[in-house]
Amino acid sequence: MAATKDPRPCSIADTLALVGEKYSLLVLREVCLGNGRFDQLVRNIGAPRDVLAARLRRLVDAGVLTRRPYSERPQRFEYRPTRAGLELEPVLLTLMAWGDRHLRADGERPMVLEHSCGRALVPVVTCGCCGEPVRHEDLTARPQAPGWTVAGPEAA
Amino acid sequence: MAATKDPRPCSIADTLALVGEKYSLLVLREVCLGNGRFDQLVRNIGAPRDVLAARLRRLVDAGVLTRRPYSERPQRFEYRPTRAGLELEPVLLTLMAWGDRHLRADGERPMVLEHSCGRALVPVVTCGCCGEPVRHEDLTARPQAPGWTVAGPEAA
DNA sequence: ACGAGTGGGTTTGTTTTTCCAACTCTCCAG
DNA sequence: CTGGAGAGTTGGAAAAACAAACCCACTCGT
Repeated sequence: MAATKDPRPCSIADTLALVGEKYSLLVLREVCLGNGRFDQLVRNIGAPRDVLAARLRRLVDAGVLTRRPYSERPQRFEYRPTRAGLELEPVLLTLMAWGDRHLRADGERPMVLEHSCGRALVPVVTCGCCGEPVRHEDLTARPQAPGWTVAGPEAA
Repeated sequence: MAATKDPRPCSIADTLALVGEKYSLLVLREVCLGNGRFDQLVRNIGAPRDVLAARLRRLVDAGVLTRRPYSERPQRFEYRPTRAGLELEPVLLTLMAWGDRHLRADGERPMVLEHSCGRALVPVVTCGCCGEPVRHEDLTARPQAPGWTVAGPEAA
């Protein structure tokens, strides 16, 4: 009886519903860099102030950011990532790596992340279990939701 | 002389400008699963047909997808990821992992990816150089663009 | 004491997008 | 020759995004 017109249940979709709106991940980039003040965010991201205010509210509500005063009198606030927010950093790293690889054949990267090992970070997604780099052809999708196959909703 | 009101130059922003619009990454999810037909995409993603058509055009133009006939007479097309498109899979994996962890305390995941090693995939982002898992505190940002520091545009 | 400046937003009015349903066009099958 | 698929396109209403101006509390220079 499940409405057959619902889209595929999926954590990618659910995550994007929270942080996939325009600017949200850029906000996360800035707060991860330590730039949590409103005017800094406006300048560094280039978002309209009202849209940014809406995003910040949403991200705070979602538990990805916190809003804390860094000065009483005058009251001034700063946004910082929560634990959950920091755990979105892998998403930022993989996005950045893709852009560096595919959008800049010239190799002129706007930012380099230096890892504690001393080299420029090249993020590699590996299997937490066997440690091997994950390749597309090594993955098999197993839908768990009733009524769904890889291809789509089960034929009636 | 660079206009001081431009946002931070950044590969995350550039990548999101290509694939960050609503539904784009879900399209990529479906084509990576092998579901490349228009009506399948509409059903599995839940996107309006016109918006989906616009996204597909953009992704094909960007070189992330290809549109190829899978039948002449009647002409029918299918979208598939290019090499570049497949290389966005790490973004999907990290998004999915975050959603599974933070949006479902109940542990009921809508989909499990089985790795060739035989276990359910838990993606871990590691340093391609030293192989260690990447933690936030192990990273140092080094902006390369002239006029930009981590905090923002250089004070005049 | 006064005016200017800063930080963190909100308001207002206009442009873009999104959304949804309906429609088109080509072919195939009964 | 009627009835579907499949792959979109079209038209109009509703929702977001955008830009600029505005607001408020406070501080600083004079």
